[in-house]
Amino acid sequence: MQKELAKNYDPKDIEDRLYEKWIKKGYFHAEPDSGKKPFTIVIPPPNITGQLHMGHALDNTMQDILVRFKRMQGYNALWQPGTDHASIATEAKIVEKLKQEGTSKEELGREEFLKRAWAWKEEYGGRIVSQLKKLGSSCDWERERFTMDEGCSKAVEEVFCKMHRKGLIYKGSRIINWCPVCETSISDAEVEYEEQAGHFWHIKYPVVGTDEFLEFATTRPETMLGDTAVAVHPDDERYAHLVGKTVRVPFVNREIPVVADSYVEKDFGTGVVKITPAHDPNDFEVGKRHNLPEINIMNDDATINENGGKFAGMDRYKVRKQIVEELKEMGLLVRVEDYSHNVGTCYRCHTTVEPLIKQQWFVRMNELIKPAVEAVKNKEIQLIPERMEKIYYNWTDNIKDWCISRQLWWGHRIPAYYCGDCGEITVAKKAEAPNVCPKCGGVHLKQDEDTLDTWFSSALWPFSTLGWPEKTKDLEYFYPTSVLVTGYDIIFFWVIRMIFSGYEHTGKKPFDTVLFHGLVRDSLGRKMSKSLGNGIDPLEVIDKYGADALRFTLITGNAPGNDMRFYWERVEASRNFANKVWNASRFILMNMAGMREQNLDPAEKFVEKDALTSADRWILSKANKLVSEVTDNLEHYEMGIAAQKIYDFIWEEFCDWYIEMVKPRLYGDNAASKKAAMWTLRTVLSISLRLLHPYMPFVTEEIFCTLKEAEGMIDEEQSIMVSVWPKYLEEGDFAQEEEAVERMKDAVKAIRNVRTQMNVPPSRKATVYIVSDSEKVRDIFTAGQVFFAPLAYAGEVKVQSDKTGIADDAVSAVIHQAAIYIPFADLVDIEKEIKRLEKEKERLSGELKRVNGMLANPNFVNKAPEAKLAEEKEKLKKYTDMMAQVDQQLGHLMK
RNA sequence: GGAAGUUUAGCUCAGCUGGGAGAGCAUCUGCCUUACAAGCAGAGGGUCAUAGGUUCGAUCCCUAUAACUUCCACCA
Repeated sequence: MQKELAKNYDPKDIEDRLYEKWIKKGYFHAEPDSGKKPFTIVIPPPNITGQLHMGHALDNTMQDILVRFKRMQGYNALWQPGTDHASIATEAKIVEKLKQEGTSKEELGREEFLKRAWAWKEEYGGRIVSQLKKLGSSCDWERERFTMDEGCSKAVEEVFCKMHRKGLIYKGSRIINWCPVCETSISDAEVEYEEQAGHFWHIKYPVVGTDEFLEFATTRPETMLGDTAVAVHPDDERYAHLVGKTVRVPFVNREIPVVADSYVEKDFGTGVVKITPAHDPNDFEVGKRHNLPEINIMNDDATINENGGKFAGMDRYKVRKQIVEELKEMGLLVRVEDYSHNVGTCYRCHTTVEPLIKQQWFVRMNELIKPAVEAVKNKEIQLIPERMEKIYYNWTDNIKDWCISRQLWWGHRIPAYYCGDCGEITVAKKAEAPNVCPKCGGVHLKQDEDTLDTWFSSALWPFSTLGWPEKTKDLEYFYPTSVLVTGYDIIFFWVIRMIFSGYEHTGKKPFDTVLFHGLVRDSLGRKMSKSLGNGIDPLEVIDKYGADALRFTLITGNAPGNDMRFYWERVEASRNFANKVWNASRFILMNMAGMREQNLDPAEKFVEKDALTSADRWILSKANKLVSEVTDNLEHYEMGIAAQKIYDFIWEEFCDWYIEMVKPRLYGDNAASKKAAMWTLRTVLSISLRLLHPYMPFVTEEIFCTLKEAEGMIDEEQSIMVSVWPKYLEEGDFAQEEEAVERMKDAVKAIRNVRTQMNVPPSRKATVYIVSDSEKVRDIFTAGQVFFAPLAYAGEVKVQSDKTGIADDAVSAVIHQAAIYIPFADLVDIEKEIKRLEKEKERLSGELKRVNGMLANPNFVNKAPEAKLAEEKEKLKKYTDMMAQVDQQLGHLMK
């Protein structure tokens, strides 16, 4: 029995079933195969703590489109999936959970904590994966990886040890960003600046041995507890006599020197800066230059430590308040000013970070970054859109060493061992971890407590997932990868670090192209966020409208790299499109009944070409062009443009025009003509489905398989996923037929327009006269009568070379090289008709004015390309001709 | 302070290398025409932010200005 399709497309019946089938058939799986060209994408690994959000949906839809397209093109396409351990985010979640349970990570101990973390990973790591599957992502799940699995861990160890050996990783005491809530250091990239309303406290310190004071301003008065100098500019005459003297810091009662340093700007504030080397990056530098002591006044939780004297143990903000109070009483507070300034916060918890001096591990960047800059400069790696290059260089030009150690437990533990006897640090892989100190032979060795920045392992992702550091076949075949698809928001965290890591460790670039997309915002243009509660769950969209509709929505109407807004209306429009495709297919299937024995396939081998009508050739030619354009667009990553073209072709050309043109033949009894029409319908549908498949994998697969079945070509292996991408055929271009049908379409539109304006109901058929002195034009209309008549609501179509037999007051319309007359004068409102014709005349004279203007301009005639000139001359002829027709008609009516 | 992006129909946005302004939604009119009312047919609606410049010709290229958005830096 032939399968019937339901009247409306319902994704719910279909999506899970098809996805399961694809998995079962192994269509997503790729193995190295020297007979095929590889195409590789590595997924930006989502966090195991994460839930699928719109950003993921967009990112993964783009990747899936590219992978499916390339797979159909015959590439050996690998989409390498996996997840990220997301050290800081995951650890925070577990800590929070422990707190709810009334315990803490300290109470649990490292080992037990890690057990809990792995359990968490098992529980939630799978969640995001199953959500990606809902979207239709054709990842090779057999290769799923995790940034902390054995292979990735090996890669991390290898890289750390190698870079340490080369001096590219070092341990040092430097000023770093400290998050007092996460209680870990974070890198510069992980600090987000937020505008905050604060104050400028103007304070003065007494100069020792004089009755003078030095006044300065600060936004963080509590840091005065760690002040070890006051600085002025060397050329500042106001303070020259004080340089070398000392001032006294209240509370801690410390005498600190007045130093001269050109870092101070004379014209800003009072020209005096308090120097706190342990709590400010700039002051740190000044401190180094003047050999100032570094006094750390803060504990890890941002309470003041014993160096803060009586403030020890108090929170930083309480201290701030109290210090201000007491300074006021002491008469040392000059004034308070409102001041709005940017404050660095932790990108995870948004707590204000404290700059602190700590022993940390760093990656030395200045040499490492060079090949990464070169690669983009000489286009070895292409960034799309190109403007991202500037953002890229902005970072690389101001690169600072990368702080990679984190005071966390969840992550790659730093492979460094400390000798308890002599303090020697040994860096070694786990398997080669020393039992005795190589320097002093001591046996009291202890591994570094810290773990590595999450991004340290993600930086290796394009090659660690393919087996590096082993020299695997996968690595040899699939690496470098082809495209990286990601949001511009992680260019610094991830993209740059992958590029320099690729060059440093594999000697090759990690990918050829980076395709950036923007953010998906809400309908008011705001970022979707948990705190605003304005996020839209992609799964809810899929549940309501289907994955295909969501995918199509995310990909259309948006230029590369630009942000987009999410509208339910757009999802609905996409769903309607899926339904349109569904119904067109249903129509074709219904008419195929009883034609099973006829060999309609394969598409390219239709032998009875003579049976094809101009309409058939017109749509075939259009489809052929579409294939060429869409392929070209996709190869240039112009997915939105390609999608729009497919949409327009299917809806307008195929459904609204071709299917309507073909109906009379399907219902008629000319078997050959019917077969040609069926063949064309079937062929164009097949091409359309395949072009659309990367965007809408589910609905296209369902139809494709039903179609095959209807044709009696039931095959277990049948799937649109593994069908071939349509190819442009030179012999498939039918320029003449295209022109002919476009001319008839113009005529139909003109007639419909006239009829609507005169309120003629469709049920009233009229005789339509086509008058043209061109034999070619007459032939076109004669040949096309079968479909022309019903589309134009014509009872009869008469094609002739003059106006014989046409009433003078017949209503007319004009197209290129022909006039159309409809003699239903008795229905016509003459006044209206004159108005309509006058409007038409106005339009034509506008066109004529433009063309004449151009042709009368000697500069244009002399300088414009010949083709353009010929084009304009042709238009002049056309419009003049049409104008004459309209004038003639007006003349009749005015009588 | 530095840089980038945006500004096109009532709304949201396309418009790829300069050569007669497009889509979806919304609005108006008429249609349950045997694939689809999640549909069909028609219509209205835009000095393409502003001012200059280059060009035979500019929504597109150049310069300046304005508004909005974002990224980077961070003067205590």
